[in-house]
Amino acid sequence: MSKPDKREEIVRASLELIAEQGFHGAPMAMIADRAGVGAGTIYRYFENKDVLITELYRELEERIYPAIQERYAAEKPIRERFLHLSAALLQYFIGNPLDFRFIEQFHNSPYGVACRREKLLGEKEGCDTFRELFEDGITQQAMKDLPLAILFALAFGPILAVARDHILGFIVLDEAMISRTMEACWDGVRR
Amino acid sequence: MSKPDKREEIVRASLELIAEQGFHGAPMAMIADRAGVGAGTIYRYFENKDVLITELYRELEERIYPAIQERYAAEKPIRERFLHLSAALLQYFIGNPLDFRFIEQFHNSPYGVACRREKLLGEKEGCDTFRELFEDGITQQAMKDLPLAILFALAFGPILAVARDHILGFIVLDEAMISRTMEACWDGVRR
DNA sequence: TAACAAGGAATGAACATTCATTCATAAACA
DNA sequence: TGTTTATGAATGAATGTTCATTCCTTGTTA
Repeated sequence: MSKPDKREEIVRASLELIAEQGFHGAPMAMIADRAGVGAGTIYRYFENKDVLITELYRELEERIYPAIQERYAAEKPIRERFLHLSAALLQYFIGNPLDFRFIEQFHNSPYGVACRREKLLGEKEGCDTFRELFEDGITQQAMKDLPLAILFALAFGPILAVARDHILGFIVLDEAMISRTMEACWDGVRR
Repeated sequence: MSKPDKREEIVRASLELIAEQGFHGAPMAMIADRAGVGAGTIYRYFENKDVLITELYRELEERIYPAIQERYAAEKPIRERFLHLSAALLQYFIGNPLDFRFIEQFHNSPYGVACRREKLLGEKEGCDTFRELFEDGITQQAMKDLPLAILFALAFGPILAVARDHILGFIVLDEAMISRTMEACWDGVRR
């Protein structure tokens, strides 16, 4: 196994274990086992468990941003842009349940809160496509004139909730249902 | 301190610590300390930590159900009932941030997933007021004809998201903003 | 004083992290 | 080219820490 291969294996194993079992069902020894490396090897690539987890989150973000922006046209009407982005995000989560489960865990942990705080304080770059969309939406009077954080909540709240229910097997979302659900979200944010 | 007093203190201390620090920032010894009892005493009242946590969740549910049903009139129009219930829930969370933080932690843990599964499979009683409201809403064609789980997501997703943001200090929700936010949720579920 | 409740030190399991050692590969040399 | 030496990545047993739980001692109550 080549050098970058090992790092990749460690990241993959961490994602799997944490997504499936939570942070506490993923001891370093188990991660090492599943990655097919020695326990100490992880520490050649990551200073400690916190760094490993934070890094994993960073990598997931970088996979998601391009995925949802594919075929996105910033010059289309607000409604169309909203439906495109939000459906793409939901599709991504459904197609990558491990990513989703990990991100959820992360957001609900002290890591995630700190991370969110940094983003809101503007100390950190995020995915600005949604922010731009909402700002445009308000300016063009296509969306309700509510604080950005509330528009985010109206849009992402339901997306995360249905993604979770689908992945846990509580509901089945086909293409049509996703579309109807995102239309309903649009009704929530639109003026 | 009388017998039931001690139990209460243990529950209160657990709620505080878990809400503030998460499950892993709340070791039994620390709970005992904050409750002003010996570590062993906890085990006189709760078989183990899992039982303590599950019991705490049960007690919170029992506090919340009556709180949101106060002054609720099942004979009013769907829209009014929806706005009443959802605003009451959000108000409760904002007024009881520890309860909210604990419940969030709980839902995002293996406990919570198991609990949710039981409820959906109907093996467990929950708060049926929302369910009835949504069923009425669909029947009366006041709400979109979507699966119940999706209506739940459209309503609760944003509520939980804004409650979290408020409690973490990312936004400030006054009475008027709560009302506007719940109106937006209603736009999401209404036909 | 008998029976029960409370306390908290002791226990052992689980865990993250370290570090002395191994081993494959690459550089140096003859 | 064949042999020796150096390098540093990889390993996993050992370490120290944290924690839930137990259990013996002490206090309280009836």
